[in-house]
Amino acid sequence: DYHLLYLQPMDTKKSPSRPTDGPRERFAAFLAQRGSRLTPQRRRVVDTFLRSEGHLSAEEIYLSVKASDPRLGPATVYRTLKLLREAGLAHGMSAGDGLARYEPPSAKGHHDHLICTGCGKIVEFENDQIEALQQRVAERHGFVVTDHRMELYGICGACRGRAG
Amino acid sequence: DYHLLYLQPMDTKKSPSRPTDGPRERFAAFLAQRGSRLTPQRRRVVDTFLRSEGHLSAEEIYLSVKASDPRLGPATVYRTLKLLREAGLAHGMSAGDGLARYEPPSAKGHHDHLICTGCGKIVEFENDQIEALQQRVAERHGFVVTDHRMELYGICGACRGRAG
DNA sequence: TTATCTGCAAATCCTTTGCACCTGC
DNA sequence: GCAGGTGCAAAGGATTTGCAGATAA
Repeated sequence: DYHLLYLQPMDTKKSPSRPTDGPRERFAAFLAQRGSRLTPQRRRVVDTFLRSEGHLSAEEIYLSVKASDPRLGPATVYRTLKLLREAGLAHGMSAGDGLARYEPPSAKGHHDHLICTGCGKIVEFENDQIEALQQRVAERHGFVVTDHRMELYGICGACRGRAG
Repeated sequence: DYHLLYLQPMDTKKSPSRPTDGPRERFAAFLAQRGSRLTPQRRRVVDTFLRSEGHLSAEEIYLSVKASDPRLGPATVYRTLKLLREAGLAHGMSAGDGLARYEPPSAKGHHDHLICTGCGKIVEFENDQIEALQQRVAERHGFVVTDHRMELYGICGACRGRAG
């Protein structure tokens, strides 16, 4: 999801968003480049989002942000989330409820999810073998994969102990 | 997703939904068993759904059904889709738009999706190695997987030729 | 300065629900 | 017959949009 980033020339002068920059800098650069502004509201949404554990729905982000600034409305949150998606900084996921949920780019890199349908617990995992196989499958069908999503639904050990 | 089916005893007498039955019979049995009715409207929704190529959204199913019976409203379609899900006959998937989409149980068995973000084309694939790895990952985290969803987003060969 | 953003409220979209009238079993 | 279903219309919940006033660059 950050391919574009790594494709850009690595000159040291005037490189507004080198791979070593953090997500906040990347977002600032993204906004600047398209002539958009970094407002206090956007800063607040982005900070809340980046500080989160991930898996937050738009509404949860809104509620969290609203706590520190009651005047900030849902429209601004949704608009900022859209920008974050366009900037490649917010990654969509689904937890089985109907809500769109977002994850910040994690230091751990890409990962997928195990979701317990009993208690809602979400466990992150990564598996290079699966990723490699996905690439191979896509190639076989002539696709270049830019993104993917994988969610495994099941019952966690605790829930099985409790009920089954 | 048909686990329950295969777990039921295989006695020949009074087996209302043997694995050899088709989805229509399975749905009829499901309804009977819970004291629900098989109405003409439900039959129409189920037939439309089963005849589809899959990947239809609730609204698309509604529009399709409405064409043959203009009095049939969205409420009935949504209610029937819910029943189909409960019966294990409709499988949810996402194509990246915000819409819930459903697939009928395919003769080909379980599969996942490659989705072209250029033209919207959806290619189905199955890969036993990936499935096996998913099971292993889940076990490692103490989960028993009941379902999963995997979607690979990318650009298909045709779209690359056309634009990039 | 001025194009862009914000907050508000209204609008939209998809989905669910309440209810009076039907109908499969 | 009657529990359960249908259609309609209204309600719901999440997200988007129009617009007048505010503001980052």
